[in-house]
Amino acid sequence: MSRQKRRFLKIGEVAKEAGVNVQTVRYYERREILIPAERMESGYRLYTPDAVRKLRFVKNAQRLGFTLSEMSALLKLRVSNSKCGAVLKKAEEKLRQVEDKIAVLNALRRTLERLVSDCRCRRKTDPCPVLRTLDTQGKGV
Amino acid sequence: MSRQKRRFLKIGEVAKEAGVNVQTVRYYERREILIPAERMESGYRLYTPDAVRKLRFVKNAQRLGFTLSEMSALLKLRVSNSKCGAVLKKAEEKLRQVEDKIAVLNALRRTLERLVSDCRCRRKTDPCPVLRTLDTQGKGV
DNA sequence: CTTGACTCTATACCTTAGTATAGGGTGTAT
DNA sequence: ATACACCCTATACTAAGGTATAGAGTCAAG
Repeated sequence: MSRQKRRFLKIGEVAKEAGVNVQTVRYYERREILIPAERMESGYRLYTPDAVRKLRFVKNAQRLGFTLSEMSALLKLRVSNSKCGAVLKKAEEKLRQVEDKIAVLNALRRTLERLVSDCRCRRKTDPCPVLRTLDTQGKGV
Repeated sequence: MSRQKRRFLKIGEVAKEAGVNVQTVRYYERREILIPAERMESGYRLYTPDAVRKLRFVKNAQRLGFTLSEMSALLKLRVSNSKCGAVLKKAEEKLRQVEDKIAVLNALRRTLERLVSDCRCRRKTDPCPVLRTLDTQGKGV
């Protein structure tokens, strides 16, 4: 490889760095989530190093239950040369969603903490409270 | 309907209350996530009101990125008459996952907050910082 | 005792988010 | 100049989480 335009990465390099596989990167291109900065004459995709960070971002967001569509919706605002106002609105909406998710997770965390400590303190003969709760409850979540 | 054993709900009632559809409830039964308390002689499923809360729990957990398999794994510990220790371990593991998710979401929230306020304060001629960031960044998330 | 809304099982289909494979072209170190 | 790892497109397949449909039985109000 020695020296092409060394600011660019080929698809395999990007994929490896981000810990995803090559087909996934191409799939994201179809989904309009990650478009290569350039192509070589041969058609090889070329990416800036930012692509790696973006891939990691996508993976993080997915683990939290965001879909690819949600991500591409946000990202596509850019090409539709929309006013900043529309973008701001989207960002605020997303912020509210994030806050909701945090609230639900905090409730879940408290439930789990309570369960764990109940479980530790109970008398040997009682039924496991974790199981009892999971089996019948879920409201606390 | 007047009066059967009125502590039970039929599948349609459970589904409606929980805001899911009837096939989904049956699907969860196949996945061993929600087993009806009884069956009528005709085969009709009968559920206690807890079923509704459990369904809502499942839907909440899904929105946060938990899978049905994770839920049924926890739930199934009960039938394998395992010791409480194993259950406790699972609960603690789940708790750590939840804490991780919260941390990531908090980072995302801070990023979004910063973006929104940058967007509000910028001079009219600057490019929208939300878009710039989304396009190139993601690390902060 | 009929009728209409509901239930049953079984099977087929759908979407999302990938992963795999076939058949062929490319780039570069040696 | 050639080998070999890499890239291309296109298409097919997978798994999870449902949703829809067909064909038949059931419940209960009128």
